[in-house]
Amino acid sequence: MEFPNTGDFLAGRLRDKLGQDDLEYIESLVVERREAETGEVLLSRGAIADTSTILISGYMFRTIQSGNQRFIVGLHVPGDFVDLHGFALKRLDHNVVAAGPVVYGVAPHEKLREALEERPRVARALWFATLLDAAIHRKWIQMLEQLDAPRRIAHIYCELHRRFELIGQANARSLRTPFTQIDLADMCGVSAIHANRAVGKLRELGLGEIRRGDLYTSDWDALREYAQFEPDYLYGDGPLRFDQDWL
Amino acid sequence: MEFPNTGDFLAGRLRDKLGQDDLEYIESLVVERREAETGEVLLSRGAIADTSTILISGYMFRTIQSGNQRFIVGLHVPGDFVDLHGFALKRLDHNVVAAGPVVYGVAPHEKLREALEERPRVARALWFATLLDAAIHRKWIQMLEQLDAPRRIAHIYCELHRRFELIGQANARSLRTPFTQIDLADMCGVSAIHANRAVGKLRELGLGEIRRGDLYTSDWDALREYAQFEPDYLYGDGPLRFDQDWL
DNA sequence: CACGGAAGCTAACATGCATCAGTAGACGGT
DNA sequence: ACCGTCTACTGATGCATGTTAGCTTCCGTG
Repeated sequence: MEFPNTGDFLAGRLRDKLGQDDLEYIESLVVERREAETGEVLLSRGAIADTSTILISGYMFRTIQSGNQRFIVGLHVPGDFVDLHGFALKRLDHNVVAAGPVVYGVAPHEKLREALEERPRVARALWFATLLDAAIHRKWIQMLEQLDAPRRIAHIYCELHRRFELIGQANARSLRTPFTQIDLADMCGVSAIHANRAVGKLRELGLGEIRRGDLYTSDWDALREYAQFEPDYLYGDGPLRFDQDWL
Repeated sequence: MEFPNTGDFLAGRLRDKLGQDDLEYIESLVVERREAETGEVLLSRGAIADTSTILISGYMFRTIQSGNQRFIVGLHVPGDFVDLHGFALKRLDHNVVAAGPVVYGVAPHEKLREALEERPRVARALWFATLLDAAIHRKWIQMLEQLDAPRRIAHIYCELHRRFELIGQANARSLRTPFTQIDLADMCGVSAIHANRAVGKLRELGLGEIRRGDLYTSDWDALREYAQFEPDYLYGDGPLRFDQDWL
């Protein structure tokens, strides 16, 4: 993957909604490309940043630390801005951590400020990205309220699969992740042992096989039905009101 | 309470951060005041709105319906904009429902559009409001992952108490709500029967007495400690970067 | 090749929570 | 005054999940 200005890694979820010039403009905000390893804390709770981060490849966790326990409250896939809120809020309320090896881009707030001023369509796209995060958060809340552990795990993989579809990176029979069962447990709010039981149950039901984070399945539809996965909350069908020319 | 342009009900969480002129400007966006009764659905999932709603008095739930089960994924108190996201997203991904009798204001999207164009400080304030919602969502995710039912209920009341403090409406020894135990159950992701037992446990521990939704306590600190409540995620100490003049 | 650490896995027991069944009180409508 | 409905509450039972303890498999590294 070349860098910068390749046009094929940035603004993942927004690609369909923005013109080529806007996409290139967003890419130009990224002044530096960096890499990080598993577990590396990219943004700390309480820190005050003067840059924002866009994920280029790999996964990131949003985590909240409480005592010596870690809670995963969100996931990010390539193309996501992971800390736009750090731009408008003085400090972050949570950490952002590399889940496996990652490549990411760094955009100075100074340039973002300029973008918001001069590119209303870009400004709207960035606002939309934060609203999409909120919609995903709400779905996680419902998922935690409604589903048992095996269904939570299935739902998380279904969501990721759909998000990869939306950026054209989905695979028909598998989904590769670097997640350990401990990671899955921390996303689902269950113990690691119970996460193991849940993974076993999915295997036993013939819905999917999870090995070292990688999910292999022959039937995504069955998995989606089991997890009661309804993808509308990801707004894959053109949620932006650009067509109405607001603002 | 007079209306409109009283200056004392709108933009609850933002009052300290905006100048008098901006506050009055925000109030002027509200062209109509309405009332609704318990359970009334103000905004439906899938609907396309051309107005946004600001809560003036009472409580509102954000709910997601799944089958014939209702899940509460968020709460709103007076001063909150409850559907700014409906402005940027084509359709809503959830319902907004009156929890008890409410009074609310209606702001046409057309006027909001104008506000975003001409008042960058107001635009930032509105963006901030949606980011604050997201931070609260994240805390709920953690709460559901970490706490048992009695602590979840305690946490919810602590959060509401703090949010009322931030708009100058907190009471030292009680918190009045119209919530039924069924409502509490739907917020916590437990059965109504278990919510009842959780309420009983708080009483038994001497931390608080919940009667018809109203919480009476003599010791908020003890309740906060029990719920592991840390209010920093509500950004009560001036999270906006207005002082840095960004944008 | 040996070793150690991390991840995956299993069993046994304890607790949280769901479910089913039922009672009691508050309230509105007739 | 009566009735039905909604909310609060209780007990009994079973499933979901936590906890503790150990074991195995994989993999990087000396």
